[in-house]
Amino acid sequence: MTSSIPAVRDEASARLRAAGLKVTEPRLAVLDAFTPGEHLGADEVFRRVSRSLPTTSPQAIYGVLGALSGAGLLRRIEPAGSPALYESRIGDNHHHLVCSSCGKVTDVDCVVGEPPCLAPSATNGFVLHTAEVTFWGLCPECQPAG
Amino acid sequence: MTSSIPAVRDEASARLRAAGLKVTEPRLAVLDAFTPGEHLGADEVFRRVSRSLPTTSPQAIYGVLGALSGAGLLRRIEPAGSPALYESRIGDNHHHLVCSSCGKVTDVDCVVGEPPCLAPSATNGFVLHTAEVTFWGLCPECQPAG
DNA sequence: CTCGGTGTTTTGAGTTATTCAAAACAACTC
DNA sequence: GAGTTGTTTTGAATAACTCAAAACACCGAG
Repeated sequence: MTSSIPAVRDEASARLRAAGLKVTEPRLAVLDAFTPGEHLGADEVFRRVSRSLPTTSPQAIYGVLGALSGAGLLRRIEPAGSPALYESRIGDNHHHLVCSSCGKVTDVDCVVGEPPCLAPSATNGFVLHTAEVTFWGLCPECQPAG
Repeated sequence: MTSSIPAVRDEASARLRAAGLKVTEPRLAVLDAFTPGEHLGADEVFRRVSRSLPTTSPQAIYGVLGALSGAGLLRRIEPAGSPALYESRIGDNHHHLVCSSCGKVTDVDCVVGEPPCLAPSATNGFVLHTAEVTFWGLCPECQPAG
């Protein structure tokens, strides 16, 4: 019952409506499944949503996640070798740190200095809209193991 | 027969040996399939290798690509929404520009200024080894269409 | 408050990219 | 030239999605 108090549901409903999406139980439940800083795969979202909405199907989760990330209410990332992950931190174009051993993902704010990573040395005629930065390394837990 | 002249095969053999890998026809054929600047998926590599080595199986291609990228003779990238791609440009940690419409990939040298993207604002206890930058945009061909 | 249209979700099946395992085979070593 | 070990073949299985049709529910109009 962490965040199922009416206020957050109302707020979530308003955000869905503002995005032009209908307000439905599965969508509210998916939004509710995310805690700040978490990066969840479709399977984990399904698991969590199932607790409050046992009749939900995995396909519904895929649909909801697609709709929410399409509407900008969720951000989708896809680190190499991992299934797609979703997070609730949106709006800023923050970066990610991924553990190459266990796959753990954490957020990092934009790199030092300006947002330099938005300017490649040559655009080859492309019109850019996003720069995505992923840092790879070993998380504290995986460091002893190498 | 573009690059099947003995010299390049000898060079490729030497690189395989230096990496501690046995020299085999499928491996030479895979290395030979890459032209500088190309980013090929396993299916395309299989198609090309099949021309000179018709008995090769797709699974062999997966095995070879895994061995070669593991040994650092090929670099593997995995843009979101795309199957894994491989390229022969290695050693420098260059970046990529991906067309969000057609998926076309081109190389870009490191961003303006220093290699700033190697320093996130906080490492959260991670020990970093790579920074991966992907720029998303529309390639010249896809720009009219939006 | 009820009805209807349209957007969602369910149900069920199919696809793509990839991995696993065992047996046949081929490089390199001695 | 024979053996050992790493590769490739053959065959099957898996994970993560996507597609399509039918059942359903949200919400604006009346």
